[in-house]
Amino acid sequence: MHQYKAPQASPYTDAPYRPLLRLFLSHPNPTQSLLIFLQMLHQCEHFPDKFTFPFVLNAASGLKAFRVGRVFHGMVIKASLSSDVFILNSLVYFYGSCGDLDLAYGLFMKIPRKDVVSWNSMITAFVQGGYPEGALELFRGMEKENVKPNDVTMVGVLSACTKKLDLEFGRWVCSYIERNEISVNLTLSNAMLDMYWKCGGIEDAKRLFDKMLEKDIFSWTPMLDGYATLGEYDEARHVFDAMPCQDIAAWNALISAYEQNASAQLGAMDLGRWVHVYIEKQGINLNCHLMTSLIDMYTKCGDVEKAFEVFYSAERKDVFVWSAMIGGLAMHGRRRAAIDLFSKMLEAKVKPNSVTFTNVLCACSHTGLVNEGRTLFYQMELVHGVVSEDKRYACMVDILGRSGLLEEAVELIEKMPMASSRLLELDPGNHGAYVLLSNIYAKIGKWDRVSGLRKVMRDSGLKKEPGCSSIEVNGIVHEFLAGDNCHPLSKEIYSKLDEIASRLKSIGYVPNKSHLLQLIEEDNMKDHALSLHSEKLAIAFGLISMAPSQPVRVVKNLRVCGDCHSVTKLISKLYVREILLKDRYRFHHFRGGHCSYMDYW
DNA sequence: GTAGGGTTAG
Repeated sequence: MHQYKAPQASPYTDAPYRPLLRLFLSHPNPTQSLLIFLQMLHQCEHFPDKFTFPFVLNAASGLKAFRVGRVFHGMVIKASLSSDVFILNSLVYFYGSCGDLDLAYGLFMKIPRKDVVSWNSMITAFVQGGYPEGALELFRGMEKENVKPNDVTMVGVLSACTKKLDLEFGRWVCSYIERNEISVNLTLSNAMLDMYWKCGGIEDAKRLFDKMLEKDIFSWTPMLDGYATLGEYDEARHVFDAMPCQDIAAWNALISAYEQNASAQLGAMDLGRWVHVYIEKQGINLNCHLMTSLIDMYTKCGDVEKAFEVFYSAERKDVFVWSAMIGGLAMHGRRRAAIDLFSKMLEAKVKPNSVTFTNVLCACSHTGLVNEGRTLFYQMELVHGVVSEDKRYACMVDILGRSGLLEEAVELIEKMPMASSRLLELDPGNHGAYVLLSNIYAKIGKWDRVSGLRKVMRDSGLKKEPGCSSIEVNGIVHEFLAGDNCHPLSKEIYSKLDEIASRLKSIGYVPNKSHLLQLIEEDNMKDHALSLHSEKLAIAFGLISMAPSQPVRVVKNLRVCGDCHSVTKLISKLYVREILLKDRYRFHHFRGGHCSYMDYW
C-alpha cells in the first residue's frame, strides 16, 4: 500500500542505527540499555523494526520490568509485528521472567508456527516460575507436534527434574540425550551434573564429572556443594584445591552448606576456619556478603571472638554485616555488647532495617532488659521509620512475658495489627509465633485461647518438627530423638541418665514440669517423658564417650526446655564439664553450674 | 534478532 522507500527513510526501520543500538542494548547494565533506547525513540524519527525488539525485550526481561515490557508489547502490535516468531519468543520469555506464567502461556499458545525456541522459552519460563510439571508436559507436547528438542531444551528439562528431585526421570532424560544424539556441550553436561547431585545420584555425578573433558566454574561448584552438603568435608577440600579459580559463588556455596548441615555447627568448625584462612591467603576481596556469611558461621559455631575479628577487619560495613554481628551477640547472651554495637551502628550512620531491630530486640528478650527493649520497640517506627512486623511483635511480647509484665504483653497482643488468627497467613511455615502466643496465654491461664491456637495449628496441618539433638564424637555425628533407643549404646546412655537423676535428686532437685512451651512444641510427649528429651540423651552420651577435658557440644533443632536447661546447669557443676548447647534461638554456655543465659532459658 | 548451567546473606 505504500510506495517503496529507502530503508533509512521508512519510519519502521532503524537500520541505520541498528549496529549502534545493538551495541547499547548488549550493555551489561540493562537499565542503561533501556534508557539509551528510550532516548533514541525521542530523538530520532525512525521507529524500531522487528530486528530491534528482541534486544529491547531482553533488556526488559533482565530487569523484570513488567510495565516497560508491556509498553513494548503494545508497540509491537502497533507496528503489525505480532506475527514475527522471534519477537513472540522474546515476549514469551519476557512474561516468564516477570513471573506471569498465564500471560506467557497464553501468548505461547497463540504462536502459529512454533519453532524450537518458542518451546524452549516456555519450558524455561515454567521451570524458573516454579512449575516444573508444566515444563515436562511441554516436553511431551513437543514430541506430539514433532518438534525436535535440542540441547537447550534438554537443559530446561533437566532443570525441571532437578526442581522435582526426580532422579529416575533425570536418568531417563540423560539416556534420551544419548539415544537421540543431542550434542552435549559444557552447559548441558553441567545441567546433568547438577541434576545428579541435587537428586541424590551421587555416583552418577562423580562418574560424569570424571568423564568430562572440559570443566568450568559451573561444573566445579556443584561438586563442591555436593560434598559439603553430604558432610564429606575432606572431599570438599580436595575439590576446592583442584578448582582452577574460586569465585564468590563457590565460597558462598561452601559456607551456606555448613550452615544448613547440623553437623556444621558442631564439627565443621575446623573446615570453617580453613575456609577463612584460605580466603585471606588467596587475597580474596571480602565483600559484605561474604563477611556476613563468615560472621554468621562463626557465631553459629560458638566462636564470638573470631566473628568479632572478621567484623573489625571490615573496612566497609553495610547493614547486613552490622545486623549479623548484633544477632550473633544476641544469640550468645551478650546483651550489653549487642546494644552497644547497635548504638555504634547508629553513630556510623548506617540505617537499621527490620532485621537489625529483630536482632537487637532479641538481645533484650533473651536477657530481660525490659526497659531498653520497650524504648527500642517504640523508637523503631517513630524515629527510624521501620514498620513493625510480626516477628518483632513476637520479640516484644516475649520480653514483656518473661519479665512478668503479662498484662502489658496481652495488651500488646490485642493491639497487634495482625490478629493471632492472621499469623498463619503471614508466615505459614513458621509456628514459632503460635508457640510464643500459646505460652503467654497459658501463663496467664487463658486456656481457651491456648486450645484455640492449637486447633488452628492442627487444622492448618502445621507439622510439628520432632525435637532432635546432635552431638559429634570423634568425627561422627550422633543424632537423638526424644525417648530414642536406637543408639547402639542406648543401654549405657539410659543408665547414665538414671545416675544423673539420682545424683540430682540427692541434692534436692525437683523436675520442673511447668514448661508449657515445650509441651506444645513436642506435644507427643507426656510429662513423665521430660527426662527423655533429646538434648538429655545427647549430653548423657557425651559424658560417657568423651574425655573429661573435652567440652560437650550439642545442637538441638528446637528450643531447649526449662527443665533441660536447669538440669544441664547442674550437670556442668556435678560433672565439672563445659557444655555448649545450641538450640534454635541461642547458644547456651554452661560452666560450673551457670549458663551464659542466666535464668533466661 | 529469540531460548540454557552453580551462588543470592539476617
